[in-house]
Amino acid sequence: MPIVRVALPVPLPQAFDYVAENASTGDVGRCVRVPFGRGFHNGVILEIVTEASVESHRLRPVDAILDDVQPLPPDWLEMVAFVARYYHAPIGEVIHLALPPGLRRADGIDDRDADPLLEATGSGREALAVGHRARKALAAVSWLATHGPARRSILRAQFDGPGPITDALRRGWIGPLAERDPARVSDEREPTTGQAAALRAIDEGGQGYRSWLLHGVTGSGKTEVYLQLARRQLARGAQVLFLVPEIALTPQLESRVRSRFPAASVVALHSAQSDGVRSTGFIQAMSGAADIVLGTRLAVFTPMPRLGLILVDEEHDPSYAQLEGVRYSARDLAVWRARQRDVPLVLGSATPSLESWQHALDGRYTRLALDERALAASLPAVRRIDTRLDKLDQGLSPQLVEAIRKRLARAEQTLVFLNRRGYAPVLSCTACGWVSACDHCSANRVVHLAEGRMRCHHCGADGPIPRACPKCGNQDIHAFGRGTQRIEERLGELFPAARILRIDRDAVRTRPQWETLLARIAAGEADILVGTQMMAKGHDFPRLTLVGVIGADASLHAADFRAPERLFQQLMQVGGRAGRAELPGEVLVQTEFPDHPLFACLVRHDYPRFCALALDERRRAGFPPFAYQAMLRADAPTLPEALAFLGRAVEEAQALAHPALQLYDPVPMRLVRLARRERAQLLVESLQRGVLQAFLKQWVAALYRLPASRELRWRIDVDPMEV
DNA sequence: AGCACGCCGACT
DNA sequence: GTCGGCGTGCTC
Repeated sequence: MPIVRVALPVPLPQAFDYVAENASTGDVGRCVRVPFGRGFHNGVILEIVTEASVESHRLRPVDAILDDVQPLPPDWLEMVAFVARYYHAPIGEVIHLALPPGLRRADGIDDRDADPLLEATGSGREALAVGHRARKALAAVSWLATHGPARRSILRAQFDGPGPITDALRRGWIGPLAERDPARVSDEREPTTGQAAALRAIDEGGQGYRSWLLHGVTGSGKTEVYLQLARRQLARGAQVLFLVPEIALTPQLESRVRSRFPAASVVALHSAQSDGVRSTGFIQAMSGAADIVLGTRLAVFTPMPRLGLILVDEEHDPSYAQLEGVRYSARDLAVWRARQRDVPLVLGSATPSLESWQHALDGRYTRLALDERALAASLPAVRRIDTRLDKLDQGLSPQLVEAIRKRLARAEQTLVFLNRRGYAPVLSCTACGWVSACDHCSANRVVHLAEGRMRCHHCGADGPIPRACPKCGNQDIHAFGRGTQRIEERLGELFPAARILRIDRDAVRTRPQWETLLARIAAGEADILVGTQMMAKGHDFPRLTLVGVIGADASLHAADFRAPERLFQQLMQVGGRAGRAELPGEVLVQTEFPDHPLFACLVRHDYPRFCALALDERRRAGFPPFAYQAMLRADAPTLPEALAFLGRAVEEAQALAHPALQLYDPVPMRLVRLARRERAQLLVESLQRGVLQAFLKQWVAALYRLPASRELRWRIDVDPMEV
């Protein structure tokens, strides 16, 4: 009787064996329904084994092998196994993460194209020639005959609903595209010399594995390079995986890809989609029907049999790292996958991560600079405002206020950039010293004057703003510090005639809201924008000529060693919003540390220099990318419980000690208390990845055996992004 | 994670 | 006498 090894969505490190009467090796990768404990679970068959991992009398039979969907391919299972191994996560949890929910349920998802490409048929063309009386169906045929194939959804939108399209389909005037030419492009631009050079280099690199770091400032046309590379792959019948950060998957990029390749099947995968759509996209990619998969970090798990190229846009973006559940970096996995499938990979960014930069220096990646002379002229002038000399008045320096005034006079836009939402970060009593601490977290609740609420930005707890001090009854309570709302208010006082728009997660909750707001800004319906890092990401505002940066100093001396890198990236991105060739831009940074080397590099737009300095610091401090790290994090109702667990973990670790392994003391996390739980962490580090990985494997096995209270939860974070 | 089993307090 | 608290142990 064959035995199948099944991964189940349970937080246990092992897979489970079942007997399956008529299972064969062809069922590897198939979803199965199996009895588990008292109920049932759906899982994935990882392999057929001859010997079970438990005594054979304990094996139970599988309930059903779900064969309405083709099995997941071996390379996909290999990737999932790698993720479980490298990130030390239970295989079942990884599968749970990688499979769309609809597929996990496997309840009758079919792989028909929900939105087929239609073209005018022969009889449709005849009907046109005959000259029937005008009707909408015929208009659609005529449109298709002139413009070439289009998707049903597009046609429906264009010709007043499904009626005319159904009519034309019934008459046989239009039909599904007989022969697909996914590489057919519309409006492909002539590449600039820089783009052409990059394309040539990548072409010459061949079809095998190779990692390219495409380094080009905002507006240098990285997207055009991606699209032309994609076209080459489509032409040879290959699929393209195109990863984008969370926020960047705006309809702009999606529609640009779709309109560039009107005959290609483009599947977009992102978190806002329904289960059904996600599953359909996943299956289309797996069956090979999809030509391009465009998606956020989760899309790295899409099975693609004809994969020919992987693109990672804005590769430095923190949203490629998943911070909850199974911790993984989609960027790093993309590299692994390109190597596994032996296909080229392009990592693009104006401000590459220091990890990638170092890889380029090492020669593991090949850096391609997309520096356009024409663009260099339009880079904004960056100036520092020394706030020790130019004293701040309610957060704004006179110089910045004056610069805004000039922009208003010239009918140009200003962006005031500040990474702090709300009105003020804390409310405090001047008499007794009470502060608006969150009951559930070791953080202060933030004043949101616009909504009249106090809100914790970590756990989301909120309540009304007290009128008097809750502790001593004193009426004299004050909001300290400044957030976007307060800056917005102050700017309103300074410039009563200006139209001010605040853009942060409070003002923009949904994608439609975001789109409307972008449209309003583009239409010039705002004079001053006050925004958080949301504003830093890829949108062009033609009238924006001034960016004022407030509160940057906080990141300069932050405890997190990656803070300066992120600050530089953000400032460079946000600065890229300012100015055009014909309308020069200016960036004003308010700081108490104008002599900081970070700002010196920023003023010269010298990212390579910043990288050199930052990497040198990292090397001397023994930080990544010159060391490999893993973090064991534990949380429990009280800190002593969490620390006690880590204490036991240290004992286990000492038994496995290795000279090349550095074990740090357990420490409370910076934000100790979060949502009524208290947290601590323990860092392990090595200069050799192999040593760290070998240690983690044994350590994690020991940790699973440790007796621990129900209330205690722990997790390993390999290559942690937050230290 | 679920969901059992398993022993000690306040209730029909 | 039982209903039910959540402590610990297992799931192929």
